Parts: sequence; C-alpha cells; structure tokens
Amino acid sequence: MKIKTSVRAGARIPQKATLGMVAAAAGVSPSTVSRILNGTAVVSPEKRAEVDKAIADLGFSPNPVARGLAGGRTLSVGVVTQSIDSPFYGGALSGIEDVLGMAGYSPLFVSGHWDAAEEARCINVLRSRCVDGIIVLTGRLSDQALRACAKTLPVVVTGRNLKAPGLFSLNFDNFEGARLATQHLLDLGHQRIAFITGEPGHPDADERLRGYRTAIESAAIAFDPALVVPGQYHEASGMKAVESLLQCGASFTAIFAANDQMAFGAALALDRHGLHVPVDVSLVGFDDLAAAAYSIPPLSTIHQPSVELGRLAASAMLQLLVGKKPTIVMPVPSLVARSSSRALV
Amino acid sequence: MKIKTSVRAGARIPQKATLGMVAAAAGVSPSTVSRILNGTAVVSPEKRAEVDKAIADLGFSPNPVARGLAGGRTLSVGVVTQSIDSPFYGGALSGIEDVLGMAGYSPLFVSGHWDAAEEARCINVLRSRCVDGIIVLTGRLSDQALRACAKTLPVVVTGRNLKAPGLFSLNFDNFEGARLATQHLLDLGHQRIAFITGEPGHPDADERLRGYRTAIESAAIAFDPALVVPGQYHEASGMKAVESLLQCGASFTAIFAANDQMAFGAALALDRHGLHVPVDVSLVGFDDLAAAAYSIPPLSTIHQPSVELGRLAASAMLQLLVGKKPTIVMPVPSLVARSSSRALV
DNA sequence: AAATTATCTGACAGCGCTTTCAATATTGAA
DNA sequence: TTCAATATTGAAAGCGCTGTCAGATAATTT
Repeated sequence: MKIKTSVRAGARIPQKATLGMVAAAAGVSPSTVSRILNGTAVVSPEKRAEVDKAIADLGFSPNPVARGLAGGRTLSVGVVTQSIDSPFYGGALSGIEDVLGMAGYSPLFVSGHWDAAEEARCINVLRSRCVDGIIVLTGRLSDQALRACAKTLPVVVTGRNLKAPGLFSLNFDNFEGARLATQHLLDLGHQRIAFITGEPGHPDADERLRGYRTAIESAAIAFDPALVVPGQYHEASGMKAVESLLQCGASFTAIFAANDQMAFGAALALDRHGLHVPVDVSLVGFDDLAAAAYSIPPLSTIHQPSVELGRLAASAMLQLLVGKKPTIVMPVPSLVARSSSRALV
Repeated sequence: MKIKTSVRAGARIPQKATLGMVAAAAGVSPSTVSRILNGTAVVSPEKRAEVDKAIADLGFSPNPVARGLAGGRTLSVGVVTQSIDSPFYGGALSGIEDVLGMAGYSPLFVSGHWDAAEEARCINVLRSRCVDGIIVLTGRLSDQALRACAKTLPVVVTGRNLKAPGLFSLNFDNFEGARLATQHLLDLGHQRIAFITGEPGHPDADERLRGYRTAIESAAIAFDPALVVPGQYHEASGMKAVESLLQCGASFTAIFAANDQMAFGAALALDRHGLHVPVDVSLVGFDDLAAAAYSIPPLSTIHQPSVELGRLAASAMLQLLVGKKPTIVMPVPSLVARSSSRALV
C-alpha cells in the first residue's frame, strides 16, 4: 500500500474536524458534544450554544464510520435488488434513495441477479458492512431465510406477505391488477385473450395468472390452457411467446402480458407477422414502465407505483428503525388505458 | 434509542467473531492475524496455518467498518450518478458494481439529479463516509471542483477530458458517434436531416451537434439551422421537437436524435401525425438502450457501451487505488443499423 | 565464539465516536 | 439549615482493526 491520503494531498487540505476538536474549542468534554449531537441527554443551553458555535466554526460533521464502530449504528441501510439497472426496480431504488436520504441514511445497493445464493451473499456483505436494516425487493430468498435475517436486523421486504417480528412486508395486489387488466379487455369485447406469464413459481407471476384466470372464468368463458404461454419477464421472452402462440395456430384477439417488457416484445413479434396493435390484436401490459407511455402505440397497462413502492418501503424501514410498527398501506392497482387496447367491433 | 441489536435478538445469534477471537483461538497476537489478512508482512507457515484454521472454525470475516476507522480504507467507492433509475446510466452502474464487487469493494451510489449543487452535496456525503475513491458519471460539477476533489481522493470521471493528478477521465467519442449516425443517413440518400439536440451547454450534447454538422457539411450540404431543434434528452422533449419541426413546416426525410429516449418520443409524435418510421421518415438515435432493439420499429442507433463504460471506470478506479496510472482505452463508437432507417428511393 | 544482520512476532497506541459510571451541582423537601 | 433526589457533566473504557516499534530468534559474518 503505497498511497495514503495524507501523501496524496499536495495542497493544504482543511483537516477534517473531529468531535474531540469541537469539544476542545467549546471547552467541554467529548461526551457532551456527543450528547448534543445525538440528543442522548439534556445539556445546558449555554454549553449547547458554545458547542453549536464550535461545530459551525470548524465545519464539523460526525464521521459515520467511527459512529458505526462505536455505536453500532451506521446510518446506512442495505437494499437488495435484482439488478441495479432494471427498468422496473429502478423506480423503487430511486424512491428508497430519496426517502432514506432525507432522513440522513445512505442506501447500500447490492444486486442479487435473480439468484437465491447470490442474494444470500449480498445479505452477508450488507451485514458485514453493519447496515442498520435491510430492504429486500422481491427477493428469491426463502421466507425462512428472511425471517432468520429479521432476527438480527430490521427487514422490509416487498412482493410477499410475511409476518415475523422485526420484519415488515409490503405487497402489491398482483391478483387484483391482473384481474383488472383482463377485465379491461373483456369489457372491450374480447373473448379470446392470451396471457404471457411471468417466471412460474414466483408469487407475483402466479398471482397474476390467477387474476387472469379468475377474470376469464367469472365472465363465463372457459379457461383455455392453449392461450397461456410462459415468459420470463423480458422482451425476448415476450417475442418468443407470441411466436409460439402463432405457431400453434391459437386464435386470439388480445394479449395480456404479465409485464410491460414482455408486452413490448410481443408487440414487436406481432408486428413482424404483419399484425398491428391495436387494430389486429389488443395488448395490455403490467408495471407501467416509463417507456410504456412512449411506445408505439402507447401501452395500456396496470400501473405499479414503483417509485412510491420504494418510498413506502423506505418509510417502513425508518419506522422499524425507531422501534415503531410500520403503518403503511400499499396503493391499490389501477389501469392506465392507452392506445394498445381497443374495443372489438 | 430503544432498540439495540442485542435486545432485538431473541434467539441465540452466533456471535460475530472478531479478529481478537481468532488470534486467541490460534494462539497468536492480533497483529499477526491482521498481517495475514492484509499480507502486510511475512508470517511463518505454521502460524499462518493455525490462523487460517481458526478463521475457518470461527467463520470470521473482518469488519469493514472497524477497518475503515483504523486503516483509513473502507473498501468502498462512491459513485455519483445523475439518477439511479436512468435507463442509460443504469448499465454503467451495473458494470461498476460488477467489477468493484469482484475486487471486494462496495459501490456507494448517490444521485445528483442533474444539479451541480446537489452533486457537491453528494460528494460531501461520500467523503464523510470515507470512501476510498469516487467515480463521477458525467457530472455537472465544474472541472475545477473535480480537480480539487482529486487532491484528496482518487477520482474517475466519465464524459470529459480532464487531466489532473489523481484523476482519470474516460470519454466516449460523441463527436465521432454523431458523425457516424449522420453519415449513415447520408449514405442512405437523405439530404434533409433534422437533428434533435441534447441539453445545450453539455459537452456531450455539443459534441454530438458538432458531429452532425461536420458530417452534413462534409457532404457539401448547407447546414440549415431550421432543422436543428433543442431537446432535453427525455422522451417528452423528443415529441415536442418533432411537433415544432412540423409546425414550422420544415421539410426533412430523416431525423437524428441525440439520444434514444428522444428518438422514441420523436417516433411517437411522428406517428400521431400519420408519419411512419421508416417509410416516411428515417430515424436514428444515440445510446443503444436495451429498449432500442424492441421498439417498433427497432431503432437504428449509435451503440454506447454503457455496461462496458462502467466496467472500465471501475477498473480505472481499482488501478488508481493501488497507485497505478490507469491504462484504459474506450471502445470506439459503432452504428447499429436496425429498421428505423432506410434508403431514400 | 562473539558480533552483526535479517526475520518474525507481540505489545501498544490509536482511528473518532458512544456509553456507562461516578462525580459534581442544583433543587426540593423536611 | 440539612439531607435526599434530580439534573448536568466529565473521565474512561471500549467498538474491531491497523500500524509502528522494539524485543526475540535465527541466520550470517568475522
């Protein structure tokens, strides 16, 4: 290790003030300064004033690393996401960053890449970094693993319904969203509605399928397995799904894709076959990505409040952190009807 | 502060092993363990073996927080981005996370929201968190501010050409990319090519404009200011740009947008006016977002290796961190011709 | 064999902050 | 006016790890 900060600093760097220096400048003990900083105890107004002045004069700001070591709290919370550049989770990350930042906390993002083992590794990294809490965005981790984790740290998890001490879960009503989307197509007169599923085995994907099926059946239409094709939540799988649908000669007038990315892929595949949305086929997605409003045609979809989800998750964490039981409710699903779906004449 | 980890822990949590415990278990001093961990000095094979065993037995892993306090190095590097959920920077973040993670470093992402003051705040947060280095993705910060920052910490910055001690900059050839895109349209026989600019005053936007102009002029076509409309790099501004172009009655057979998002907006606006891409108007974007391959029609664009950019920036940081001068070269721009551009007949 | 030198290793002093614990100072009650 | 109770404060001991320093061994040298 050759380089050291002190060596690299050519010019005179304003030496970072420490709590001790503030104490000395204010003529009090370090303990007192600490107490003022943390509101741990009552301090006389005079001393408080002196310390405040010293802090301002020295431009002091406490060192989170030292704080972390001494107090156990690092003012940072770990966020386990699947991919930092996912169009869907991105919004949530942004919401988390925003709310956490306002409260003086820093988020530590780690990506699990849709893999339970990797997610477990992520959690270990976060733990070794002594985060004060962990937010898990729709992880692959078992409920059990999460519960265990919540034994040592406050945990907020999205995308499941889980009850455990020190753990708060925040779930979007995927069933209702899917039901809404399907109902929308039914209302437009569609009877043969294909469904491109999400990754099977995933709670949200399963719920969306259930919502689709429920809507179909409650319209007294027989559920046709031939109209349900598997997808993996990305564009390519949406294309493939349409290909296979067409290949099998399935007849349909509308497609409901379990997320927007697959809907985009589906639209492209349809286009390649000379089928136009919404003239030949109506299309509805799920998520309401930013891009959905600008696709051609703009995509009808179920709005998932991803930024809001992030904000709520962060708020819940903040409440957990002060020992309160979070009182957070998720917004209900809503349909955004754009131009990709139209009434069957 | 009511909750403390120790209180929250209901069950018996496997007490986290410390370096001291390892030392005791191995019958050596803490210093020796530290030396083995850091490779700071040679230790006898026997002791090394004992320590390794103790480490394995206790499942010990060093505490980065304590390390940070004691050694000054936190094994974390700050990353200043504009928005954590930007479709373009997302790729770069992903690349950074990947490379940094392999090396045992953790990235600390903060968003500047396209605002110099906020970016400065971000840098302060990062500094207070004692990051070992900072990567700035195309910030708004003045060159001077960055140079000052590089006096105390290694800095890697993308999107500019800046030379300073302790600072490495990594720039994409925006000029050449824009020239390439424009030339592509010229090669297809287009003469009236409109250009939707990026945020004026930004180096990359200016360079792209220059590339456009250079290509146009070197094709012996007069540069027509009426064909250049301002944009702000987002979809809505792309729509607005096309509206204004149409409003002014400008005649054009192709549009080159300074980024993909504006190209998507432009395509939609054209569509609304009954103009189809590429039949009526050819369209080329810049960035090659993941979505570009799945838009309708798939967008011809200049490929920006955003993930690669992130990886390179992280590699450069890693080199800086060990005191080496980075030897990193950026890939050259390349055109991805898809279906949104076609030859004028 | 004594004197040097090169190799390991442990003791110890922090890094900047929090947090008992005990010591004052202050107030109220008796 | 005296004693207990309460409010403020400081001293000191770490949190888990690193890095310097000097002591202990072993390897070379005259």
